[in-house]
Amino acid sequence: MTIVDPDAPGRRSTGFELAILGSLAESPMHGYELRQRLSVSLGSLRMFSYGSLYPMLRRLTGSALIDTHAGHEVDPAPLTSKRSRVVYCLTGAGRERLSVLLGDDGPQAWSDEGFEIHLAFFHRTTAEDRVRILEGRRRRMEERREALRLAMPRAADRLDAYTEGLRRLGLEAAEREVCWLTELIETERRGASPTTRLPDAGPA
Amino acid sequence: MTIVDPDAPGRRSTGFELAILGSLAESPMHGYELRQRLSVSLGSLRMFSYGSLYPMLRRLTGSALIDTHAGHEVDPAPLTSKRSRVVYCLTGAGRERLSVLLGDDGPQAWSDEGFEIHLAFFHRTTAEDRVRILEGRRRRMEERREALRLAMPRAADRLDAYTEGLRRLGLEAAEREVCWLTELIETERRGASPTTRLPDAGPA
DNA sequence: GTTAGCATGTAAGGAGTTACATGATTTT
DNA sequence: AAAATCATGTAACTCCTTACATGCTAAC
Repeated sequence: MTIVDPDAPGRRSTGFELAILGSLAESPMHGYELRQRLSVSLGSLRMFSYGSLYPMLRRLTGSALIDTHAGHEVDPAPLTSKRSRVVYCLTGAGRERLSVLLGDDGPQAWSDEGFEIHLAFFHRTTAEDRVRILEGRRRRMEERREALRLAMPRAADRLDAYTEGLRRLGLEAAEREVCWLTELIETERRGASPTTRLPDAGPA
Repeated sequence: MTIVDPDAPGRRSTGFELAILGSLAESPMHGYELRQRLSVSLGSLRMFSYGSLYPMLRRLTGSALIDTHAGHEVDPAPLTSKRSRVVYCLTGAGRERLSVLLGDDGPQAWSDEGFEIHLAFFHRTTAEDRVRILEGRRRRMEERREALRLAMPRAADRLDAYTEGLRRLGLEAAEREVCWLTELIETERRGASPTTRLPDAGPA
């Protein structure tokens, strides 16, 4: 008597898969390097440990989404040793999977972390996909904003200046992000140019 | 051959324990109600499922930090039924544990979620504890701010206006929070009055 | 009298971490 | 040649969620 719902994906996507496939799409890499790149491109948030990474690489290899080859052409360094530098690269199936993940909006793409990962690989997406994901994220942020606006005055006490301050910070952050997203969506819709810039890129 | 380091706490605190003990300090409650309250007081972030809550209540009962009693005096509703409404309340040991957790700064209290939980029960702390925790959070936020300021210009391309925008939002949020924390700390230090208000509570 | 919501739980497992184990290469 | 860092991996454990199971109580 299996419990798992047939609809439910066996694996809750957390963007980790997207991050790996997206990185490997830029260029083949070995695990160690992959992790270092991710820790940069996924800025601060979400550090994946090796204990997470290597099993994931195995799983992806098992699904034939990535391929492990001995590292010819990629690295001129001596790698004719017994053990070292397993270089992974995307397979055709991996590329397909990546484009599905890139275009796949859904709750996971709107979450704080998932959205950041999606954004990091936006340059590989179509304008339509970008607009769809940006709109989804905006909806999510609008909900958060409304929830914070309506947040209870907390049972007749003004003792909670502490919580109130945090609420205000969160509210302002949500408002700012909604504005930013709206600008991005507008820009994306006007000039469908894939290389869009923020409007206020002043002398800064 | 156990691997666990003797120093390491058996259980990584996630603030969940603090949230439960803190809530029960306000008044005894049964599990269902507790969860509803938490979903409000921990505003939006962090929803704990029942599958998490009840085992935790058992653990806390096992540690004698909370006590399960049959619900006299608390609830005039008919509860002389076979099964229903297990009311939990803090024991003496639980109160002690709570005050330890409240004053306990450390990485867990500076994280986004942990800090929010701590803040929600700040009215139960001393001014010194508050200052200590606020300073810890500020340090954490200053680090985040600096990391975002120095974030790489991304390998000679301005393709990533997307990521750049998000970076700017994060940076601004960190700056704002540092300012807010600084004000809070100042206020806390001047008038040691437990009821501190934000300075700019204008006509909004 | 049956649906909806209150209330309490358990089993299975997903997602990730830390600590451990090992070996290769580069630096000092 | 010792120390640091690169590189790959595994085992055990934490912490939480989902889905399941059960029963009581109020509303329609």
